[in-house]
Amino acid sequence: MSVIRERRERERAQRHQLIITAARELAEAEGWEAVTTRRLAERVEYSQPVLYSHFSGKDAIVRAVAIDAFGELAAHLRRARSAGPEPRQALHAVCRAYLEFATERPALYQAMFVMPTDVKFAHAETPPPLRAAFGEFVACFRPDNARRELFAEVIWSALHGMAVLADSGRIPPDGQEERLDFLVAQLADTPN
Amino acid sequence: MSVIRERRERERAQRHQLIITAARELAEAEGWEAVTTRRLAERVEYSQPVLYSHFSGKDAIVRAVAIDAFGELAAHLRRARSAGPEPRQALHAVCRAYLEFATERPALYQAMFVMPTDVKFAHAETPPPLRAAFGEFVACFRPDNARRELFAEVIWSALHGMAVLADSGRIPPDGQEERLDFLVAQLADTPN
DNA sequence: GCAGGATAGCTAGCGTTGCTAGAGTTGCGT
DNA sequence: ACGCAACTCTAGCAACGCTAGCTATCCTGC
Repeated sequence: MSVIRERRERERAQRHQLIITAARELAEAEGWEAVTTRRLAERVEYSQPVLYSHFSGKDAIVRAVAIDAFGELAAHLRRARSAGPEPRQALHAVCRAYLEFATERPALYQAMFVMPTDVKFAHAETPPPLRAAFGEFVACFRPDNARRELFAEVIWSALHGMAVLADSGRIPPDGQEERLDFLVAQLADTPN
Repeated sequence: MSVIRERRERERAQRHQLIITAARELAEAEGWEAVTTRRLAERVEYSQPVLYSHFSGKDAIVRAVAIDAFGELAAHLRRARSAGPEPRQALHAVCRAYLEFATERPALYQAMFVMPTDVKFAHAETPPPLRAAFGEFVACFRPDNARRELFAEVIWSALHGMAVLADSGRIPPDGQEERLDFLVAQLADTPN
């Protein structure tokens, strides 16, 4: 009785992940507006209602994709930060890596940072990958800096603004590098 | 023949504006997801298809609301800037006014800056109100500053990031004032 | 003054969306 | 072998943006 149950739960977990990766691939290939429950169901070769036995709705699927992506972003930032040990260079590298992620994976970025979400961000039940990603910004400042979290928030906000305005064509995407240099130059030497 | 035609066109123009203000009011009261073509038609007391005789589609209505709002934002920023004549204070005031606008009129802000748009921003056919709003940021720097446009872009990006991340609950809305102070302190004294 | 034509607005409906109720089938456990 | 429980599918609902096509109205030219 227990062996069979285990196999079933294992298969179910696999299908759960299958749905997430299918949604992700579809979004990355054609954008989130192409991710409909019907197309997604067709892609995983099940009928629509099985999606709802795994997720409460489409929003929950997007959320699952986003949380996966937070882990990747954190890893990407970490790699960039550990490349240059000096704090100034580290900050620059992390910021560049962040913008890279945003432009190279626009669909994932949307799911993480612009689509409506009820994921708690600066909170007790914040998902660990999210914490880790934010922590990479914080880690660019010296631990004795009492306001490093504030700095991280502002830098992150600025990068997010640049990323999303460039993506929607509201600022010219070419100038991104120049803006990045200016931003880091101004924010790197902190008054504390 | 001509008088009647003029009256008709006048009435038509009034209805055109009526649709825009109705869409705006509905969005500000209940959010853009509540602005459906049916509800909007009901509100202006016409049937759905008349909307499409004024606008090519729902997107065009949102765009019209946004362009109206750009004028108001520009005026709001201008008022703030002319309050304190010194460049440092002016920048601070303009930035604070921008965030004010974003938090007090979230629906308008969404239409202007986050909903997909094909309005040209830094372009020849950029709508004048939009130019004016951006110009308020530029005007906070001395005219002989060759990179003032770059500065304005970065500041605007940072403010936009703060506004939108706070609105979606991704950073705590309380710390907005503190972040603003830090941002302006770091960006105000430019290296040129 | 009156027919003819353009125009304006409505009803009705199409295709698509997210989501769900209920039937039907499969397969395990006793 | 049988009954129950879990699972999956078909079919359909309400709401969405948008449009075709009929009807009525009103201006225009004779």
